[in-house]
Amino acid sequence: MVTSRDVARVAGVAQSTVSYVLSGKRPTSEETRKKVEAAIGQLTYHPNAGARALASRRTRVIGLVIPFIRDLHMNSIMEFISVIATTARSHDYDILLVTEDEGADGIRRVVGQQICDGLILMQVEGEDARVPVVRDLKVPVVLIGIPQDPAGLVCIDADFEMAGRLCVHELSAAGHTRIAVLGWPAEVVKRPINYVNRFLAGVTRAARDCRVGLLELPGGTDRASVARSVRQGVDQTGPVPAFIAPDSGAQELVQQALFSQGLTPGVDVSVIGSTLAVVAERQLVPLTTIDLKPAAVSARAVEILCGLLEAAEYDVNEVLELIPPAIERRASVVGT
Amino acid sequence: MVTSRDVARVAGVAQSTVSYVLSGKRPTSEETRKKVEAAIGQLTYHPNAGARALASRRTRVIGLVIPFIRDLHMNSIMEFISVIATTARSHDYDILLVTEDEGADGIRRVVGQQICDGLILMQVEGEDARVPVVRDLKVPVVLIGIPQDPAGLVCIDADFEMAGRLCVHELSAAGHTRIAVLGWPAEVVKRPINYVNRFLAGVTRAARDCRVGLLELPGGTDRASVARSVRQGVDQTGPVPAFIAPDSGAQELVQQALFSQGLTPGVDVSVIGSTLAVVAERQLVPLTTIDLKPAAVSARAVEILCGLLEAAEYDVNEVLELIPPAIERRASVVGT
DNA sequence: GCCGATCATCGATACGTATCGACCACGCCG
DNA sequence: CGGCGTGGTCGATACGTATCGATGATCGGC
Repeated sequence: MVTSRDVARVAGVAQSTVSYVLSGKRPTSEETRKKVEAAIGQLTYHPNAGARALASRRTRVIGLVIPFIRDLHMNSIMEFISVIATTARSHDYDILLVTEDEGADGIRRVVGQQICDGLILMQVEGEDARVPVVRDLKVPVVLIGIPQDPAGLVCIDADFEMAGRLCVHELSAAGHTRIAVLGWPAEVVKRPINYVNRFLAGVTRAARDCRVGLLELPGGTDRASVARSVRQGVDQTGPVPAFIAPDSGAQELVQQALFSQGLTPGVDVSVIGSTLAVVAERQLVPLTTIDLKPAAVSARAVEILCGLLEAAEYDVNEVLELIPPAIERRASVVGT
Repeated sequence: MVTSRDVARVAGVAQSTVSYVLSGKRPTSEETRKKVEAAIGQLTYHPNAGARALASRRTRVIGLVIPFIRDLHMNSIMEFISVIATTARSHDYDILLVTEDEGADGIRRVVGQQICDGLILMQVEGEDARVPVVRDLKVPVVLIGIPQDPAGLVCIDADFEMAGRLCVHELSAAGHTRIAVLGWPAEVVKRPINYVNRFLAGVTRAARDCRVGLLELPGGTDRASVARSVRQGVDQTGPVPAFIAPDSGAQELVQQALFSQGLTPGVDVSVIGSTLAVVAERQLVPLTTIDLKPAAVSARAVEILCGLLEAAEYDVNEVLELIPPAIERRASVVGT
């Protein structure tokens, strides 16, 4: 194994000089720097992470607490993870996975053992068991998602309220005056997942502003219940029905239900959904969606955490940052 | 910060004794052990990972090299990652993510810096740029997937050859004598992804054994090309057509194409696919599938790697282990 | 031509754990 | 009863890096 002492010997300097060349925490002559860099290249030296962590009390590792696998949202989860890992690397941090099935102990463990310098929590819900644990942790933590009580926490999420407004404005602009909102399945609504309420609040507010009528319908994951809600929506929203169906798991089912009623999105019915672009484009009719910008949210979470980590003292200022979504117009909305 | 020295002081023993109680590498009296454990609990001591790694030259971390996001296989990727992380934890290892966009350097970096003790490579393809890099690494590496030349490597994968045979046997047993095989999209076939060839080899061999005719058709990711191949298959495989459609990305498209031809899987056409159970059950007709057991494959990869890590000397015996898949009968196969 | 200041470098030490050799107190066997 | 092995513990040291204080060299100002 090659150590900084070996590098120092080859370069003809002291070990501490090698360290200063690498960190730049003290001025170094051009000449010395070149000799050291040459030696590093020649020996293919890699600083030992354990020793570095021990001496500097920094690991340059971020713990990422990933949620259980519960449904088929998993493709978007993978996008989150991937972007987080890449962004972290661009700040010279690595990502350590912390699975939620270890529960609170897992979080306490990685922080206690000082395996990582900070944490990112994915998919934080309204009442999240992890929140009380991280609240009085002595390392910086960034939450993706907004818990019921975000006091003193650093949170980031998509702006679901704005997403709701965008949907209504788009349909209103297309001439619709009565809109059916196909909610989330009951098991999602029951756990207080904040974003559901925020989305609906945005929808409601925009509906009032635009003088548009709303019809809230229950969502579901199975064909039958989606079909039932769709039928109800078609009956009650006028000659050219309009749907907002934000649950990314139900996109196919909604379109199938409409087709079996003899309706074609973009022709005699309007639909706005929310899912990844690749999924939206694969639908029978390419779906107009709200892009919640998961990549931007995850990248920003990493940026914020890295900022806190570099700051000499992480004064835990409360942060609540919302990333504005954008509408992606495809072919599923029709003007009336 | 609480150190083992603090624990020792509280327990009234030497620091080394604390270490031995924790590792069990030397015998300890019942009494001492209790005192130490009490002190650990009282102080909530967590051994410092960096110091541990430095002294023991082991990090108890496994590097997981995850592939690019290229298609919508991502839900299965997430399943892999999740199972790998959980299984690793059950062996007291943590998982560090290594994204492939760092390329070969990323692998060399984590090994060089001794951030991890070993590696798992996901989604290894026939000609994989990572394989030459890991081949002469001095740490144990387990590949998920089989490269073109697996000599000297430790590989594990689903038994795609057997999967192919299972498909043919099932359809043959149902009375089909001519079977259409809907392949993978051209871009998948072009990169030599071994499992494609292995699957087709299994299909071919079983077809010969069962005296069944085969019709190989091009796959695709878009509606049009899938529809074209399906139409061709329907025309050329007899009164009750039979399809094998292993590409998990095309399951919906195949069913939709059949429906639009007026055919219902399980009634007047047979289809066998391969995808996650949750996806199979969501189809219009619940799909009979080959379960490639991704969870078993990933768990086994971790087990093997942990075995190599615990072994005093990792003599790099070549390993090639295939996990047998299973058929999951649902409703998409009809007897003739 | 001498003195303080600045720059570049060196030597020494600390970080917290694992592990080796040494040590003591037993008990067992001859 | 003496010596030998063994179970249980301690003290000391090594692991590789970061960082502090000290040292020597160089330079400008008077």
